[in-house]
Amino acid sequence: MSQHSSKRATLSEVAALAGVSRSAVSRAFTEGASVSVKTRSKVERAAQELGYRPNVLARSLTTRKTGLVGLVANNFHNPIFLEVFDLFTRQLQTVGLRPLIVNLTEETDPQRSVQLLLEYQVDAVVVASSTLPVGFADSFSEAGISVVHAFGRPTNRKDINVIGIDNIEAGRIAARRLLASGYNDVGFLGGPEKATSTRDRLEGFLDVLSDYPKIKTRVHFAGDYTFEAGFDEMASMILRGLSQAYFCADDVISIGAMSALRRANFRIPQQIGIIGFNDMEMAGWDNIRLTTIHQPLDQVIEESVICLTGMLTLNTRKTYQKLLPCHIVERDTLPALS
Amino acid sequence: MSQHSSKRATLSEVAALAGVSRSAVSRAFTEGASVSVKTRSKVERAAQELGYRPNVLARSLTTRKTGLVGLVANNFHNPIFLEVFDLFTRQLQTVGLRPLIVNLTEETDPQRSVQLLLEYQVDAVVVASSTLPVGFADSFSEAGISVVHAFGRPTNRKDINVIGIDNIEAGRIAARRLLASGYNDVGFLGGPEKATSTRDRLEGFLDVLSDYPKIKTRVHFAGDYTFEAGFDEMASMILRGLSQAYFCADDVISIGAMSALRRANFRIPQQIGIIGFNDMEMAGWDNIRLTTIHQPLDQVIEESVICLTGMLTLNTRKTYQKLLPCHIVERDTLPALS
DNA sequence: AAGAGTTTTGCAACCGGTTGCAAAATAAAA
DNA sequence: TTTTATTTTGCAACCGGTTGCAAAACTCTT
Repeated sequence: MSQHSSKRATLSEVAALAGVSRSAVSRAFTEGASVSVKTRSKVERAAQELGYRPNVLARSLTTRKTGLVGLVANNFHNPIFLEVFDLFTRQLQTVGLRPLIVNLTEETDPQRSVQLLLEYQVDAVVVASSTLPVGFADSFSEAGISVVHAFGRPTNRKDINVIGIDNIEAGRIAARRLLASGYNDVGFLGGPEKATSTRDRLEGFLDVLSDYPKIKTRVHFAGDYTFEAGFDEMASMILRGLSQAYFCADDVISIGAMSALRRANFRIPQQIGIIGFNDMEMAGWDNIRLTTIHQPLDQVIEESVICLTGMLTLNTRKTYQKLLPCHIVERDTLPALS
Repeated sequence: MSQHSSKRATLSEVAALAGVSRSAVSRAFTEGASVSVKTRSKVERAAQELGYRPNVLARSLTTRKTGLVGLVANNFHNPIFLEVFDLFTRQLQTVGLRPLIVNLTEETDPQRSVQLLLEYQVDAVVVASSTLPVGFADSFSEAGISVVHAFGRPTNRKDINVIGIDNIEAGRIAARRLLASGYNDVGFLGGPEKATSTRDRLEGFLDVLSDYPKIKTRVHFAGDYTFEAGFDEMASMILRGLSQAYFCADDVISIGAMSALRRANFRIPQQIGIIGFNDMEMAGWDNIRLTTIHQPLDQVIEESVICLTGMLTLNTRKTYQKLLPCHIVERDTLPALS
């Protein structure tokens, strides 16, 4: 019968009650330590009685493993990120790690957040974002924390793990898809011009189109990965003349842009074709049905966590970078291919 | 010049380099401790030199304050929750607390998560959900952790803080709004039948309508707070006959339901009126424009954090419960009031 | 310059655990 | 049964900090 006193029971108290040494109790709670079944059961009985749970933080002092993992992100406004969060927290907790969240806002000083995670002795950090300033993830590594940059762009620093998606190839896929529909005037509608994700997708997009000089290509950027930014940018594009189809570098932007188009009485996909990026849950909703490029979120995250646990268990500093492929999900915002 | 050795510098090392005692270093890093300016600067110089940052976890051992706050939630699929997350993490970090996330899934044992947070010595727990089994938050309190239940329902346990919204009154507001539009056949489309939020909203809704026996009232439940659940339930309702307007107890359900209605060629709001709940960001998007009941997320969260810090600084166990009022946001899914 | 009052300092014990090592207990071999 | 090999145990030191307390070092008076 566990007893709920207001003070937490400690190792020593359990030891006293069980009539064994403190080390014995410690070992009883350590996987694979040398304890006889007899003492173990004595200890377990006493622990049960006192409602004892070991203090992970105290333990971390000697083991130098806290089980804490910094999860730093800045995209708390894109619905896709809820999925990212869900997956990351789940995955981490199944391998016994606890995510310590850092919400990077404009006010928070990036350097301060590095220090913060240092102070909390996190075992590692995962940076989940494709819109952070280049080199942001580096500062963690420089401070001596293992880091995996999920959704990041490959870098030539070899102390940083990158598990991302192949944005460049995804841009190519989008371009080829538009070509397949026979368009000869297409546009790119990106997110923030400085975001690596937008830049890479654009690069791939243009890469393919550069082989088709007869096809007119325009490039635009929405200021943000948001509905309003997509809406506003498309609204202004409508006034200045439209292409036949657009590759929008984000689903939310796509939805904003489509909203502006419908507002101006354009029919999708009959008059204007749209292909998005991300394949967030909402894209499949019956009232949206956005044709888009699917990003293998779960794979990226699973791989990131595998990478993480690898580093932690082997305690190696050996890193790797891996880009996963994306694929098109056909829905209703581009004409069906015959 | 801070030096980045692979090993983290410790208090003793700083003390040695600065030529002072360990206590001196400790005090130099403690707000309001007794240190002369001379030693403080010696210490700071040395700390700088070694890139020293105090180990919060070690400190917590004696101070009994970790700065960690458990943030437990289970609604990682409702877009509204991204906003909740954003606000909570921001608010917590501005008051110097770190959110330790627990994603309650079907697989995770609730009791295990309580233990987990105990092991990590969290200063407090905030439970952010309105769909958890009644009494879930209690187990934290029973384990001796201060708890505030954000978005919770008032309880007669007086050891639990509840900062929520007045769901019952919100239900009344919705009912009155539908009455004001002159409907005489209205419906309620809830989320999970057991979720307290759904039950309370229904209670208020029926409370008002019970005064109008001539008005026909139907009650339905979608199994989940999801698009599909809303879509499916509405689809089946369409077959069995519709009311003139519905109060959907969640925006996502509303959107799913509207999608089904449009699919069946009903015009909103001309033929069927819809009022939602939450006022999530997306509800205001130009392609949705859902008339809905706004939930003061930021207030709930701000108040929750205030409540939290109050308990932590005063170290009091005195709790309170507070329900904040909701209000209608008129958009385009109900006929405008004259 | 000595005494009283105030600040600053270091010592040592403690927070709640872990762990190397040698002694004690047990099991296996002779 | 004694000897030897193996497992289990407790001691004590340590992880990286904090803090009560008394001594040391300053002020300020007189």
